[in-house]
Amino acid sequence: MLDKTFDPAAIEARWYAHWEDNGLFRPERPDAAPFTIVNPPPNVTGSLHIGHALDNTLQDIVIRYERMRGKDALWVVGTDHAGIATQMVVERQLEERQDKRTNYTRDEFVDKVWDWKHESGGTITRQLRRLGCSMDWSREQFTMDPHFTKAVVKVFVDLYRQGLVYRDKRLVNWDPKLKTAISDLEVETREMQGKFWHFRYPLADGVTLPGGADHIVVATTRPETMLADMALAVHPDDERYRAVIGKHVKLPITGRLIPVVADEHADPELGSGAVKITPGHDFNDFDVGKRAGIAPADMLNMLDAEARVVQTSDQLVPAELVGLDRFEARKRVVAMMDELGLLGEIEDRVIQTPFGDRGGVVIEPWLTDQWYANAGELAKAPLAAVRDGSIEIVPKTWEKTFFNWMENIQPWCVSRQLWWGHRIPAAYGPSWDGEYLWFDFADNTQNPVFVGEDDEAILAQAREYYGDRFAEIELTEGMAEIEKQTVDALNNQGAPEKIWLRRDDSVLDTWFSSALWPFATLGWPDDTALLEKHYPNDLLISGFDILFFWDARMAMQGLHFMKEVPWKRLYLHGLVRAADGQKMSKSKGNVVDPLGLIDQYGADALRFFMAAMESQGRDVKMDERRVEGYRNFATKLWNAARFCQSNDIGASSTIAAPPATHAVNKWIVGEVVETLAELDRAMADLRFDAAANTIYHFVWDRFCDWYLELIKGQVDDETRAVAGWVLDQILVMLHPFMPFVTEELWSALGDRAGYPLITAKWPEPGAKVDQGAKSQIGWLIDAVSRIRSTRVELNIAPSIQLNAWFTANDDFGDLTFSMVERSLKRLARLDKAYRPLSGQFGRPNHPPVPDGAKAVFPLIGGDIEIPLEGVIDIEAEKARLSKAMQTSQKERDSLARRLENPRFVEKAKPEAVEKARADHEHHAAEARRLEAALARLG
RNA sequence: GGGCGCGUAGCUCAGUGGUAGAGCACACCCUUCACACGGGUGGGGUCGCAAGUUCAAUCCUUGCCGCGCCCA
Repeated sequence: MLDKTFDPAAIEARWYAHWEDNGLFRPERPDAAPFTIVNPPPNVTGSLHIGHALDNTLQDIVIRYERMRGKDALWVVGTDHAGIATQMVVERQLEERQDKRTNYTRDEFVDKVWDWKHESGGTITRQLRRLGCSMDWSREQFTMDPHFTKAVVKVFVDLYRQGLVYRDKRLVNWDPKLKTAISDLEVETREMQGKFWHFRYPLADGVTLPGGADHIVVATTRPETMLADMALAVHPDDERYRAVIGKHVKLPITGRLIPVVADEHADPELGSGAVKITPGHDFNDFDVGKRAGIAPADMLNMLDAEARVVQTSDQLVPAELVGLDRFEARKRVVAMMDELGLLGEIEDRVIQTPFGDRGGVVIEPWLTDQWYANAGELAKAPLAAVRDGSIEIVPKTWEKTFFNWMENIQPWCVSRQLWWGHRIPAAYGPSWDGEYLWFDFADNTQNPVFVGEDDEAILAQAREYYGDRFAEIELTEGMAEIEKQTVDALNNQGAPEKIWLRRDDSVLDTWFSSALWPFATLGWPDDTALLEKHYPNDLLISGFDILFFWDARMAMQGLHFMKEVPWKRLYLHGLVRAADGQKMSKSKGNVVDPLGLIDQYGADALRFFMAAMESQGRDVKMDERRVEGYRNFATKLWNAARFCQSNDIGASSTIAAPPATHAVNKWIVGEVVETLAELDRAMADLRFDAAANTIYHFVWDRFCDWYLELIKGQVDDETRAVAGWVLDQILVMLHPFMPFVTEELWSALGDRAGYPLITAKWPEPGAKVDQGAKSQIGWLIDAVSRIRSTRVELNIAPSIQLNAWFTANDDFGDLTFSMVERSLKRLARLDKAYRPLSGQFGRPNHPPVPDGAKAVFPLIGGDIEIPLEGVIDIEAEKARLSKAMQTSQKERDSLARRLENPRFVEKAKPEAVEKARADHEHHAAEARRLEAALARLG
């Protein structure tokens, strides 16, 4: 016997272990059609947050559904090494011990990260289990697994050879805290309160402007960058400055002589119309500088990797400024300009300021050598795939966003100056022209680079370049050997016997590797059996926040390397927000812990909440009360099962619906058929909310509130069989949403030896909706509801049993009167239920309706009449009838007006006119009967 | 500035070219033999505002107001 109360915690751990230990997440189904989902790999050392809970719940619902539908359902699971995030965590740990990364060699540090991975890497995967997620743990993946690394390296090398990955010297988004380049997607622009400083730059050589001024005013939000100014730009058509184009200004503080150049970037409407140009530290200025003929390698740099001022190559930065942090330097530069009398107006201004999304500090555009992927080229195939429907984006509204981004995509900086990650398989050596050997220390892009899958391949490339002249070529870290070799080469006026190649010390962007997730997890490039069956994946479910970061890049790499889309459908869901609609964040302290919710309400309730709230295209606002409501739902089902159990209703023995003769049984079978169809439709459309609501309402409103009530006290063999079957269908249909409680009830209700619910068959009722039974039970429900409603409105105490007379009614059909009588009496609290008329089903021994005051209410085809004598308040009944009558009259009149409008009758669809006529008839008849009843009461 | 989305009952949200629904909350009643994490009944909305299209608009079009997100 089931316990009186449902305790989620007690059953969750037990069932999860049972499923996992018995390999039920991926049963052997070699001949079944595949269905494949890969999970968005969470950060290996992370922990489960509410967004993961939503994302993984949706995936689990789909995978359990497809598994029950007999597919070879594979849910690939794994974690991401998350380069920056993980390295940050380990560095922070070192800091707590007054230690730091650079106290160790690269290999030592990476070992420490692995230690941390082994220590905390299981946290999130354990938490996914608590949520009930049925992934294939037997093939758990990690983006730094050897086979995965192999795939990443192959992709990099292949793209390099195809010219789709290349090195470039240009400005990147540099994070001075993490000391690495990041991609433009990892930059968050925020509005900051800042200032707009106006400076006077003196014209050199006694030149003046037409008005006589001996200087040009420029304004800047980043005054410190003037230390690396290389030009001053004015618009070519700007009359104020036309005369001085080609002349020079003498930059204050450094004394650098810089030209006035004409460039359309300068907006005559903005400020003075003249702008300072710092090509080494501003994206716009970089372009202006290039247009003015400054090569990237010649652009002045005034900051080091931590954004402290360094001496520029022309040695003009005053010594007192060197070494200052960029923000201190800003203050100093402004003060110096003030002292020089060259500081003008200072405006307050809101400044769009770039921040690193990980490090949280202001990003510096910085001139470095980095690796870039030609995203524009790689984006072509995904664009075509979405356009021609090979990839379906759900909801469709995201297509535009996808197109917009993909069509305007910029080169993707894929190198990161980190130690934790996939190291870029490249090495640099000195140039060799057959006679001289030299290494360009200033511009590494000038040195030959060798790229290969492994050291051997890299060395082979090098050997091809250097020829037979050198006895040995060897790879090294750092610059020491390179420097020594260069000095030796100079001293020897030729070349040494041995060539040193310096390994690239960057790693690849984490997303570069996770982009391979849909196929590298399946064994690419080696193992092809799984790959052939499960690629393309059927579906990807991800938050829209990683559409560009991850989804789009999977599409690029998948199409490029597999020549097929990574998944047929891409489902994007929103964010889970706090109850007040704010984004959850640790700093705001409004984070809801999904595990806390599981502890409190059970995993099933949390899952159901997630599904029910997931309507396409909207964020999910956290509402704990709703989670509680779904916990109550689980309890309701539990108690319904207890009721069944106590009536010897148990596991069904057939997939198909048992034969039924009673209307109530025929009816509930039909309800199952309809519910199933609705549920399947919702799942096909990925309408998780509709699917959840469908099963919810069937269980509560149909099965519990009506079916179980109707069969109470009348449970015969047929009913037992039907009820047991219906309950089983409920457990199956609900299982994807609430796996724990359903599995528990499934096993509690009968001996299911070797046939757990998780791998049970999806319903196949093999039955149709019985329209007769449907209208009979519909009539019954209507009758009971009306009597109940009347009782309350007439203030009849629940303890009072009434007598009621039912007039003849075609819709009774073959609904047996004994069923009606018993059910009606029980549910409407009637002492006697009579059918006084001598119609086909009338019973001669039933008395006629007594004379005198009675409550009357119309039902389809006939009335229910309840004598009032002694039981009710006549005035209350008059009020009730009057109200009902007015409602009917209002409906009747409204429909009449519509029907009197000739244009409606002429132009509206015939069905609409027909329906209006029928509704009008119905309401008119009802109004007539209510009017008559009211008249009888006096 | 460009793009997308939202504004429906007190709250959280569905929905449809033919005058609106759910859950929770609220009110009243009920120790009815599965369930008070329950049962029954009910109140509550000019579907953001305005104009247009239509026989008919909460649903389509346009504008406006308010809110959110993304991109520049």
